[in-house]
Amino acid sequence: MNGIYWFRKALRLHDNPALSEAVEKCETLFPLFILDPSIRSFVKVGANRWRFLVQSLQDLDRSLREANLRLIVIRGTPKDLMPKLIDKWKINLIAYEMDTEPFAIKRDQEIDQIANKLKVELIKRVSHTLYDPNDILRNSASKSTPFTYQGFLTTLSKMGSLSPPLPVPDFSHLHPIEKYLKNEPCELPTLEELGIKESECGPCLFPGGETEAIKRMEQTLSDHKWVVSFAKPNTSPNSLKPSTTVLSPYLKFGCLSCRRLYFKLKEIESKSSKCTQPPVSLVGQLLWREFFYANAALTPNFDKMVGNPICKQIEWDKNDEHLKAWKEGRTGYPFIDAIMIQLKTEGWIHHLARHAVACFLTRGDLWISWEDGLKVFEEYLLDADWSLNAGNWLWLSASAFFHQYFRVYSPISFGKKTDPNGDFIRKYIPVLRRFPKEHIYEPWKAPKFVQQNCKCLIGVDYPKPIVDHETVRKINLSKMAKAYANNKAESIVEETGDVLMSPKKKKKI
DNA sequence: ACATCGGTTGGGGTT
DNA sequence: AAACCCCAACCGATG
Repeated sequence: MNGIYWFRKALRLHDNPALSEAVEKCETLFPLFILDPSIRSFVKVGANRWRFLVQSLQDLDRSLREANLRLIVIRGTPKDLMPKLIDKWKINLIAYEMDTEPFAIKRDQEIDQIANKLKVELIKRVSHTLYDPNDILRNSASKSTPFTYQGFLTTLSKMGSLSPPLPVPDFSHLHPIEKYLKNEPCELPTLEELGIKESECGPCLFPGGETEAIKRMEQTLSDHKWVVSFAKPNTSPNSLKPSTTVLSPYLKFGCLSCRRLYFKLKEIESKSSKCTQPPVSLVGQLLWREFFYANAALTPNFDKMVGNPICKQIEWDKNDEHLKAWKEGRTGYPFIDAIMIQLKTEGWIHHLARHAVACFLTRGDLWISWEDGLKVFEEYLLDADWSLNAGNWLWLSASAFFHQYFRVYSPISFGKKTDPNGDFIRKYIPVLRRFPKEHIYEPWKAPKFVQQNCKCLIGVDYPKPIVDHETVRKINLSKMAKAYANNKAESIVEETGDVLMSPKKKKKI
């Protein structure tokens, strides 16, 4: 049998069920990656993430070559290419990992149709997440995906245990494929080909690839005490070295199997008499990922406000200047700006740092739509994962999942708890580095002579705050209360089909 | 006696 | 000081 394993995510050989099954069934296997130019119309990918992808493909190719295979990278759209490749390589099997993102579902449906028409067997397996979202739906008591983490855990507890991760398959029986690849341009992409200049990329702190992923996992989890006492809320959003694992980019591209990580964590936990628990533990972090994936897969228009049934409808402002200032780290709030500069240059920021800047952009300060923030994260984050990105923006903007909108992060005091000296700010905004710690979070309040001594005049060398936090916070809280009231009224009209309400419901409003 | 329902209540929610 | 919503647990009414 001649098969294609189609790499999209799951850029790995370990614990890749669809790949393993294809290897077992085939005599000849073509490891394929399709570089689809139309991807740019779905998602904006910044230089750092392109680099991560290129590195991941290089690593995959290296590993495949050790097994006398190679990665075949072909340019074009899947639906145009597949029929030609099926014919050229005499393919009778296509295997790939299931993907729940809307654009991927559409893409894969087209391939499935082609395969069915040409009598090509399909192998499709869930391995980007621990659970199949549809299984979660089936096991949920409420007939919908659980909207709370605790409810989600309850559903999982009814679902039986996971099977352990698979090893790298044995490729030794496969025939060589080089002879099929004559006159076929199928080399790995370079940054130049993708239109990226090396100078656009920041320092490469997190190189892509399966090898690097496993190495990072082993290193990060080698301190078992740290693993079993991990509590997310106690980690620091503004430490100079990441206070969490930074495995997220590897999970996003599937360089690391979430199941392999899960079992590794469980193994470490089993050796300890007491360990932290979900939601704050490391296993808990993986389950947050599952939580958002399930909700994203089962909610229409999950990455939008309009047409999204779980999303509060809120009249956000359009303000391109403020949005640009936020994106470029020029809000005048050093804590916010430092985080945004770290995001742009390095491609990773701590989860709580994401909270702070997301709250600032939306309900906290700027009152700009979370959809605009989502796009910026999508561009800059190495770990930008459609479901998780949208889920977290819904959460932070208090549009879904989270509703205590009166809890607003202070762009001044939040960072002080874990970095009273402001070293994080000094690192990412060098122009502020001379300010004493008393002024570094609010440099505009420093007397003129202090600013002069620090060689940084606020309003000249570093911007004044674009909004006054205390003022806009109060205004936004009342806007939020109004928006919530409107949404409640809307939902009652929907339920009853009438504007007349029962007295009891009326009283509640 | 039992199951099912509609509605209320209170505890809790990754800072 | 409380604000928000979700949901499990509880309650009484009903068949």
